[in-house]
Amino acid sequence: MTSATMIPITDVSACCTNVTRESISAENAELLARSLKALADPARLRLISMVAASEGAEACVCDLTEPLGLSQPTVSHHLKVLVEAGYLEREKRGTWAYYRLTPGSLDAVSSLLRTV
Amino acid sequence: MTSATMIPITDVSACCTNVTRESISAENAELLARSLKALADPARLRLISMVAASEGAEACVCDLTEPLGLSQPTVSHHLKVLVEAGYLEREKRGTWAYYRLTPGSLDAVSSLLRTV
DNA sequence: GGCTAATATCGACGCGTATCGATACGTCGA
DNA sequence: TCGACGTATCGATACGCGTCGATATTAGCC
Repeated sequence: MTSATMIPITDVSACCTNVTRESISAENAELLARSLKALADPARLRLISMVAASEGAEACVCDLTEPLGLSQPTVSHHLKVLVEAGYLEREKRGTWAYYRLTPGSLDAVSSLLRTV
Repeated sequence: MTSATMIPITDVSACCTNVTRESISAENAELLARSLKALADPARLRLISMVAASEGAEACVCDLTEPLGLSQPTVSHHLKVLVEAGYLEREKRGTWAYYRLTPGSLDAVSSLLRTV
């Protein structure tokens, strides 16, 4: 999955109402599916959850690798997917890379699925 | 994906609060990821959308195959995945199989992602 | 009973991707 | 400048899954 084909969730929600209001187009279905695919992985859900629950609402890779039980390259890969999908923001401070939840990103995809 | 490993979204939401409230367990992450995987496909998102937008909020396979542009076996496969995940309900009337949105299923997964 | 039509299942193929070890890159301290 | 450490990238592997054609199954009809 290249960065060119990955559209942040905020771009998806900018163009369309929720799924059940009217039949969505093939293009919007493709965009929303991409955003959901980025979420639909247990390791990535735990990463989002761990980052959000961290002190200061941010965490570096070194904090996440051991409790997740996956190798450092794998954790870096998942974090990159989440950043490209727009769920996380990355900030490099010195040697460490800190990840933070992008405000509103989860709410954006959530509102696209809500029927009420 | 067997039916034994597929847990309806309502079972997932029964046990846990939303993702950002606290660090979720590996088991719950697995369950939620499974539910999201069922949604994270453009064909299945369009099927849900088309069923919801149909007259009487239900549709049979014959109504869905042509506008979706996929073969009948493929459409049947996607509908089965959505039924096993708890998003759709199936009712057989004569030769036809009618699909309907499971009330509350999309709202359940939506509320698990909401942060506010 | 036998034909037709709607749907489901099966088997196979190809692509995407989760994972890892090895390695490259960047930054800090001595 | 050099070594150590945190992180990202690369290459390889294995598995999951979306798709289709062929076929089985079921229901209605003559």
